[in-house]
Amino acid sequence: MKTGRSTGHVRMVDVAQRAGVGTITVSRALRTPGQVSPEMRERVMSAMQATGYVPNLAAGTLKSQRSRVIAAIVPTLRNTIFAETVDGLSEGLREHGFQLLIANSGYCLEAEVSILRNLLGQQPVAVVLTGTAHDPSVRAMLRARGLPVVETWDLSEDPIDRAVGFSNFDAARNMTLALAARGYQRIAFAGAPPEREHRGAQRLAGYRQALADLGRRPQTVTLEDFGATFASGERAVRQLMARVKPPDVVFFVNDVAAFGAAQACARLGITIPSQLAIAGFGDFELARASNPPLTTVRIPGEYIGRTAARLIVERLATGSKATVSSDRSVDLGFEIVERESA
Amino acid sequence: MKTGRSTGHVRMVDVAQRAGVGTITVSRALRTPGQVSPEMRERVMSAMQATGYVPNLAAGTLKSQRSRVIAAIVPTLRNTIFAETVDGLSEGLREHGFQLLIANSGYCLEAEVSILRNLLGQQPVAVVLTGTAHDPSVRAMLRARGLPVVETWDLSEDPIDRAVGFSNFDAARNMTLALAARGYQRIAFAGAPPEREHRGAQRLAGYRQALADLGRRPQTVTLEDFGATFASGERAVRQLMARVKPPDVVFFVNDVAAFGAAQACARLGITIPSQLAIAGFGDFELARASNPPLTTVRIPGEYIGRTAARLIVERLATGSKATVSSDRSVDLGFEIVERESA
DNA sequence: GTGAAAGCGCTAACAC
DNA sequence: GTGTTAGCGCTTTCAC
Repeated sequence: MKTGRSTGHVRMVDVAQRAGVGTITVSRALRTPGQVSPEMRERVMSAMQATGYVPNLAAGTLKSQRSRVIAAIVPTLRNTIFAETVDGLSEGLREHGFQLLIANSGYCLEAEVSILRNLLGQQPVAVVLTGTAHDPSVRAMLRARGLPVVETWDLSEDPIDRAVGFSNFDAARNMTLALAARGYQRIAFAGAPPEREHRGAQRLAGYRQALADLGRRPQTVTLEDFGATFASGERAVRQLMARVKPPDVVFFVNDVAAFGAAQACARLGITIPSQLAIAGFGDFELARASNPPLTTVRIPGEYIGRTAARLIVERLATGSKATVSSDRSVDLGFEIVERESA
Repeated sequence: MKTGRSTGHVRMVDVAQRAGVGTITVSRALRTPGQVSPEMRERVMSAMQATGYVPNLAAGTLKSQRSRVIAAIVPTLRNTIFAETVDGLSEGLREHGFQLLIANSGYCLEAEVSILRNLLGQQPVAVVLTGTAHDPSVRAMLRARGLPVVETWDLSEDPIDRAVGFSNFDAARNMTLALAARGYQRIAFAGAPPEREHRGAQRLAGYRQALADLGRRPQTVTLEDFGATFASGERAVRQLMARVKPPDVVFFVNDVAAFGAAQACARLGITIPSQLAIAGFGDFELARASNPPLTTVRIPGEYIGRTAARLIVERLATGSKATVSSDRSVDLGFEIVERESA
């Protein structure tokens, strides 16, 4: 079926010749079918079918200076934390014919810079980032381009363009206060060191603030390589329970670790919540499946992705610039979910 | 810093002028630095720095007919099943300067066709698919292009190009025989209907074969909307235990459902493995975290991704065509992991 | 509603 | 080791 001479591929000219029309008609039949008469469209379509034509988007992007690609950077694809958000984003964009270009930064802000530069080379029409903490050059590059940008999973006083998320600080503070209200005396927090992970750091700060409000002393475990893994939760539990005055509840920076901690407790013969209560963060499916089900903070992960998609699609459709400050950071909120684990 | 006239972006010419060289020198400084003298390279680099130049990959791709993009289609990003594979792939490719373009098909073979067409438009230099069951047009499109293609998570007698995975049939058959060897009499299988999911169907077939070898009657639950979710596992357990002759062990088509089943058993007061034993498939972190830990089939998820990356990088480096048939399908094997749940 | 010509920004091919 | 020229395949612009 190949008729192309130069590169061996079917080109738009080949389809046009076969249909007996100009290339522009083929182009329009694909992109703006309304501008082409039904019979023409029919001829073009069958010519495309017969030749197995696949448009070269690189050429279209080059000429029009507008791709259908949206670039997204997430810290990791390894666990489910950002999966819902990516999924919501992917769905919301696909519905409008956009293709997601995903890269993972491994929670490394320096890596994010070079990854972004690489992604920008693909001429995306918008960029989605995770979090609001970025290297200064990220902001500079994106602002210079004037692309729609959505930062997710956090709020910001001064987003690069738009932000969609919730207050990690408030969420952690509220959970801590809720635990205190439930009567827990020694409330511990487990996570990574604050410099390692920005959102985790904000949660830690929220926890500290709550304890300060209550006039209590914080009690934290920060493991250098703490991550969203079951093993992290188990190690944290072991450390805490070995202390002279172990806590009566541990607030984990994420559900995965909290779940790992709960399973470890079951194995160690520690009863939840009577001997040690556990709270998590995220309200992943794991939280409900845990025995006992985990008290946690519900985050609208998929909704964040869907909203990011909506903001982008709107911006691209209207071509509108950033709106007033109050609208630039969209707070989707959170919810304290009290279950049996705490 | 913008000096571009036509589109408002910094172009290679702008960098070249600033550095006082020709555009080709800038191009070479970026792509083949060895061909440019150190002093020239230095001047070019600082000009790029000063202007904030980001190469337009669409132009390069168009001219050279070779991008640095590799397209991958996975069924879902929602759970961790394919996360390790994607991660291994992503790592293995990034090391060689390739960018992964990921799309999800939602386990739908028809959707895969249009998604692939879309992805091919981005001019990827290779394609990674999940599974070996595809719409005929997928094979046709990819063969016509002559791109390196790797099908993952399964083996194939006749892959489109290369396949990297393991025998889902053998894995399920071996696990079933292992359960029989452990003394279980009524071995049930839980999954989706065979027409819904190809790899699951092969596992079901392997299970059936094993029971046929043993001269026993199979006992299956196939839920229409069975998926890699905790809820699917719970529903399967409820259905099975309501039967007149409930099984003494259930082999789940994946660890996520098996785990959900185990948690449901704990809630329902069903003791594992004495009242009901449970086996899974995948050996995800969940399997180890479960109480009791799950007997399962270990799949080298990340290694599949790494191997796929290696095959692609090699193919692209050497430009070699498909090798002899025996090498086209790489069997990474599996391992029956016997833990306390069965 | 349809077509012809021009050119997006880069790199391959060929000079020097 | 560096520059010049041409053109990748599409879409924009302007005619009709």
